[in-house]
Amino acid sequence: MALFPGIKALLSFHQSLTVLRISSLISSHSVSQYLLKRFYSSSTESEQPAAPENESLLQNLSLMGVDVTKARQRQPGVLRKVVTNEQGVAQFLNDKGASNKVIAGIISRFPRAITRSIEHLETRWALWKNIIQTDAEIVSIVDRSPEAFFRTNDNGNFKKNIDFLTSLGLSSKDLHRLLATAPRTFSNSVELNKQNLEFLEEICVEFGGKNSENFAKNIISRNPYILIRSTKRIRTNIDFLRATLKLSDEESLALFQGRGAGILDVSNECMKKNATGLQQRLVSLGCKKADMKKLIMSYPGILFMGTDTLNSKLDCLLKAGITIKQILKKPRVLDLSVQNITGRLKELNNLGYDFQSDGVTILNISKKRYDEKLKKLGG
DNA sequence: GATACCGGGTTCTGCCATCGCT
DNA sequence: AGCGATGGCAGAACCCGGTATC
Repeated sequence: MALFPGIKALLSFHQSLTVLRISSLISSHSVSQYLLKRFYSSSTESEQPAAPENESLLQNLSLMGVDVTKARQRQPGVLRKVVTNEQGVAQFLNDKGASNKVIAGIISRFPRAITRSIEHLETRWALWKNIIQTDAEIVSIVDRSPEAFFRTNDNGNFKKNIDFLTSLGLSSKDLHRLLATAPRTFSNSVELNKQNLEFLEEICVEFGGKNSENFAKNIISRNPYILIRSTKRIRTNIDFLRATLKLSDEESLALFQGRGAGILDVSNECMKKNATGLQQRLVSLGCKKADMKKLIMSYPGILFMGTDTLNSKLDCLLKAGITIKQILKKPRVLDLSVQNITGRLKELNNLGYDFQSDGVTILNISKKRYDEKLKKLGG
């Protein structure tokens, strides 16, 4: 145990049990059940108290830098377990390049990680490696989301998910993006993923679409979060958008599998709040309902934006003499952060840039292109 | 060569409720 | 009763550059 050399003595009890478990082919579960029963043999079945926390485990975790309070809050049962594998898990992650701090953070946030066996971890890591090539990237994902990696013990299900998603015609690049950004997708039961996919295909059929497989694939590929959202949430958003924008079937199909795919998983209240805020502001600026529809169809991401952020951006632009008509025509000027809009408006104003004659697209070109452009303008 | 259009990259967990099992 | 497994929820932008088009 090179990882935490100062705590060897504390580990002897755990290690001996680990050895017992491995060498005698007794499952950790049966070992702990046996020990618990022996420990409480004096108390009657009916008034058996909750098992006390495992003191040596607590000390062990503390020495590893684990936030025990947090761990207790998350999964109290783990701290009561007699047999755990914190050293094995730590060593495993350390071998993969995780720092002690990262490991402590992982266990603090998802204590059940220490109940996983090395065999399980090796298999799971190999499965992840099918999709993500470097250990370093996997470590960074596990660090970001310990739960996604450790929540289930079912490697078979993970494998089924890979097969399932591949069978949809998703590319290895798509799979990488799914696992890197929405790793929970692979912890979903494959049945749930199948149901979610069927739901997307049914939406397509409902709106008269012909190629429902492609429709679903497009959505997943454009919105990696889609499979970890409830169908209820997506359904509510679809109904809301159709009703609010009075979308035809054809428009619905185009929007949902196109630019609008990214906003289908926005939380329902958020979508409503943002849409309402947008509508109110547009009305106050003298816009018509058709303007709002056109705006959302060409730039659905605007519904991702909180009302305060949206209004701040509009305020900046309008104050600089840009008209709402110009913004509706080039909505992606709203892509910029408020800070970036403010900065560019100031610089351009100093140079006497005229947005009426010269247009507004200069605002949302990339920083590199903008700097080049500014140089040419004499800035 | 400059601009317009557009898609893509990044990102999103941490908590709670429920269920079935033991 | 307590546990592990699983499903569901809230919250909410910004930036870059390839390529078509003028």
